[in-house]
Amino acid sequence: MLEKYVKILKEHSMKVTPQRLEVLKYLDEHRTHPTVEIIYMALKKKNPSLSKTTVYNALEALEKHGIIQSITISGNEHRYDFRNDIHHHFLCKKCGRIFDIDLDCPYIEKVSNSGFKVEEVHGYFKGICKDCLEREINGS
Amino acid sequence: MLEKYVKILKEHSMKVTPQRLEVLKYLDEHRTHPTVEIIYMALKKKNPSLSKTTVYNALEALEKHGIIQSITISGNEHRYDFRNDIHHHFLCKKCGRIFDIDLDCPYIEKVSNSGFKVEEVHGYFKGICKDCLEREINGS
DNA sequence: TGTTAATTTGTAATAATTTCAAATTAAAAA
DNA sequence: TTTTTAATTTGAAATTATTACAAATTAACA
Repeated sequence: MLEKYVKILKEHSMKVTPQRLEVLKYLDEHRTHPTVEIIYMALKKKNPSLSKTTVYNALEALEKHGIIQSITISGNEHRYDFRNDIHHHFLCKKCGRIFDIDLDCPYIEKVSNSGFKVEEVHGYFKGICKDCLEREINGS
Repeated sequence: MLEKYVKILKEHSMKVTPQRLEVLKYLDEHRTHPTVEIIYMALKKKNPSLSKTTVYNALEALEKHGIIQSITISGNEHRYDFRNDIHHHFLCKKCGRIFDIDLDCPYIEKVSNSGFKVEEVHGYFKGICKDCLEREINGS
C-alpha cells in the first residue's frame, strides 16, 4: 500500500520514515490542498504521538525535493498539493475550496528571455465557484 | 501634494483621514510591494502616534474599494501594490525583491466559461532576478 | 458649532510558523 | 546481525503576522 510512496522517497534519496510516508499518502489521497493543521489533525488520529513540527518538516523536505508543491493563496497559511506540475488554482471565496485548473503558463519563455531565471510558476484566480453560484440562484 | 490621494478617496466615497492619505502616498511612491511592517515603520517616523492596527485598517479599506491590491507570494505575509490592474509578479529568492511583470492573463474567459465567477487574477513567478544572476557570475 | 457614525489607537488574543535540544530511529558499515 | 552515526522526530518555547475589541478621537454632515 505504501510501496508507491517508499519508491518516491527513495528515488529522491530521501530517508524513508513512517511520518513522511503518511504525509505523502495523505496528500495523494486528498487532493483538496490541505493546510498543515488539517494534515496534522488527520494523521494524529492514527498516530497520536505525531508532532506538528514533524508535519512541517516532512512537507518542507518533500517540497525541497520537488515531490510536492506548496501554494500560497489565502495569505495566512500554506496549502500543499501532491501535484508538482505547473497548473493554476481557483479559490472560492464562499466555500473556501481550492480547485485545480489545468492550464499551464504561456509566459515562461517570455519572462526567461527578459533576464529572469524562472524556477516556479504560480497562477490562481479568486471568485465564486460553480456550486456556490448555483446555490445563490436557488437561494438555498 | 496630497490632493491626488484626497481625490482618490473621495471618488470611492471613503472618509478622508491623514492616516489613509499617508498609506496611499507611501504605496504610490514605493512600488516595492512593501509589507505592513515596512509601511508602518516608515510612516511611524513622521507620525509617532500611528498605530499598526490603523495601517491594517487603512490597507484593508483601500483594498476593499479596489484602490490597491494585496498580493500573497511569500506565504507568511501580505504585500501591497498601488497598482490595481491585472499584472504578474516575480519574486527573487535571492534578494527578496518583487518585480512587476506587465503581462495580463489569457485565461480569464476560459475559466469564466467553465463555470467559475472570476473576481481576482494573480500570477507570479519565483526564481532569480537579473541582478542576482549577474552577481553570481561575477562572483561578487 | 454640534452631532454622529466612522476611524484611530493600544492592548490583548489568536494563529501560523520557526527554533531548538533531547530522544529516537533509518540506513550504512562492520 | 549488531554497531554506529547522522538524520529525523518530538514537544516545548519563542517568534511573527494578524485579528479582536473597547475607549478615545475625529471627519463630515446638518
